[in-house]
Amino acid sequence: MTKQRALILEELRKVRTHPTAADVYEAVRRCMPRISLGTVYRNLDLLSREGLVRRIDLGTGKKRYDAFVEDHSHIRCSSCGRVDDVPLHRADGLAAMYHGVERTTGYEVQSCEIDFVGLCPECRKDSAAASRERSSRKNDLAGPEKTRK
Amino acid sequence: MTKQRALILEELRKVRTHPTAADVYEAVRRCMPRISLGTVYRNLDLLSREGLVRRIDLGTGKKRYDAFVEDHSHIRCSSCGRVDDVPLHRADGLAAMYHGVERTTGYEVQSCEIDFVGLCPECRKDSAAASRERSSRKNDLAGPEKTRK
DNA sequence: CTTGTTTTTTGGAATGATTCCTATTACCAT
DNA sequence: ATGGTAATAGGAATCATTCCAAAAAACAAG
Repeated sequence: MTKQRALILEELRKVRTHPTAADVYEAVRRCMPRISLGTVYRNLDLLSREGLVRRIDLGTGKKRYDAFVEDHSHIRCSSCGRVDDVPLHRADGLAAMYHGVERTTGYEVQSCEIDFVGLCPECRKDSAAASRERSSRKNDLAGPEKTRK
Repeated sequence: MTKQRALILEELRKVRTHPTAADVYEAVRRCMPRISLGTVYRNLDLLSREGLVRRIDLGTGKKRYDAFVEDHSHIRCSSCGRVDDVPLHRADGLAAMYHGVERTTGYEVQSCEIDFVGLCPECRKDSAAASRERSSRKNDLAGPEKTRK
């Protein structure tokens, strides 16, 4: 946990506005003017892989970051772009979720997207085979699709 | 509905692989070698604004397109990047959804993200005011946050 | 406190999906 | 045909994000 990383996390914990990497860079620069944007990106990435920070991608071209990692969802205003939290009631059906969101946030909900991530049947086989091999020989497989954004 | 647009839609309707814009470009090029990538982008955008095509952004750096617009969700393999459809049961709670997805797709579900889009309280006021004005004078307001990806 | 070793940061360049721009082409009604 | 409108082609520009090489910091051991 370097000074830079600690400061990034601290600044992120101060706000609930879901800042972009550039926003975080601006904020952190006020205390540490020589920090580089690359460092901000690298540490946000690192922190999110450690689970200390949540990375949010709502398809608006910039990723946003959130230091509040409890179970909640987000709603984005289609007009001004603002992003707010919405509590998640895991037992509710979608219709109930809609109403819950409108009641707690005051938004008028226009749409909702549910995306899953997991291991496809083939990759399950591969990873099972790989772990079987690992326990005897020494081996490894190619990583996931390279991503960028 | 130009020839190019029709062909793009036709090719998209042939597959259920959720191709990227570049994939669509490749496919369409086989029938129409002089089509430009810009045209593909513009028409995919147009078709998705008309609701004939669904634009899917799963945060992997490239948008994907889907000509099947019935109500369904998507699951992405975290290892190979493949994207599959999952039927959506709107009445189910999240736990039931997880099980339903695993049963129908054979994936091992790792996570699920629910994102809402709507109008925030301020913009609701603004748009109400704007439509009130529109009905008397002649006027208009700034559009949504400019997005890119 | 030096020396060497490893990790992190900087600063800037590179990447790549997407958008923008302009001249050209296709379409259509007269 | 002709003029006007809308769409396309081709390529340049944009911009969030990633990558890289060199410098700096952190750390360990003598």
